[in-house]
Amino acid sequence: MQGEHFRKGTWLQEEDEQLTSFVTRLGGRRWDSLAKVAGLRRSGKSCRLRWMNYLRPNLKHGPFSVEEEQLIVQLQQRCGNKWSKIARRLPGRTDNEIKNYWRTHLRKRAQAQQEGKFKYELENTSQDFNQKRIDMVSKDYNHANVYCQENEWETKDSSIDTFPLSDWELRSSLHDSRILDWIAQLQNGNSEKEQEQEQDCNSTGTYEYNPQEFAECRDTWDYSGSLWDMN
DNA sequence: AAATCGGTCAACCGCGACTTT
DNA sequence: GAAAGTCGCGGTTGACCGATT
Repeated sequence: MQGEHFRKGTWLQEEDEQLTSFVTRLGGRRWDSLAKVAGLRRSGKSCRLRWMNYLRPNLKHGPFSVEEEQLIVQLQQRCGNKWSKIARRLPGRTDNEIKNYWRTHLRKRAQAQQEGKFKYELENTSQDFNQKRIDMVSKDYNHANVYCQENEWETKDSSIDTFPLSDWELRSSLHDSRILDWIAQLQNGNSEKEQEQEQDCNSTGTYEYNPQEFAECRDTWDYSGSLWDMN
C-alpha cells in the first residue's frame, strides 16, 4: 500500500453504504483488501474503525444509562483504562465511545469526588471508618456483579470477567488504597500496598448479595453517593 | 454580532501482539 | 524461525457546536 493517497476525515454516507455492503458480503477481515475491493479511498484501518465504532449492527448510539455509567466507573476502577475489556461488558457500546464518555463525563466527577472526600476522610480515619468504606465498596461491586448476571454476560473468564470480591479488590481504588496504605504505615511501619500489588486479581472471597440493599443502592446512585460518598 | 472558550466525539496515530507466508 | 502483513488497543487530535463574554 505504499504511496497510496487515502482519504481522511469524516465519512460520507456513500462511503458508509459502500463499506456496509462489502463487509456484509465479505466479512470483517482483511480490511486493506476489503477497502481496495470496495473502491474506497480509505485505509483498511480507517474502514475497520468506522465499521467497529459506527456501522456494525446492534450498536447503541443514544446516551448512557445510569446503570451503564455505574458499570463503567466500577470497571474503570477495577482494571484501569482497559476500554476494550470494559466495552465487552457493555453490549452495544464501543471501546472508543466508553473511553470518550469516561474522559468527558465521568473522570472529572470521579476526581472531584475523590479530592473532595480525601480531605474529609483524613480527618475521620479510624477502624470504624474503614469498615464502612469496605462495606460501601462491597455493595457497589455486588451491584456490578448482579448487573452482569442479569444480562447473562459470560462469567467463565477470570479477572474482569467475574467479580470475585477479594479483600484486595475492596480496597483497590486509588482512594481506598491511599487511605489504607497510610493507616497501615502508621500501624505497622511498612507499606501494605507492596503486598497487595503482588496478589493475584483472581483471588476469591465472596460477599452475600442482598437484593434490598442492591435496590437501594441502584435507586440512590447519583454521584453524590456511591463509592466516594460517606454520607 | 463577533470573538473566544470549553466540551464533545469521530477519527487518526503509534505501537505491540498476533497471524500468515 | 524470520519477515511481512494484519489486527486491536489506548492515547491524542481536530472539527464542530453551544455557551459565554
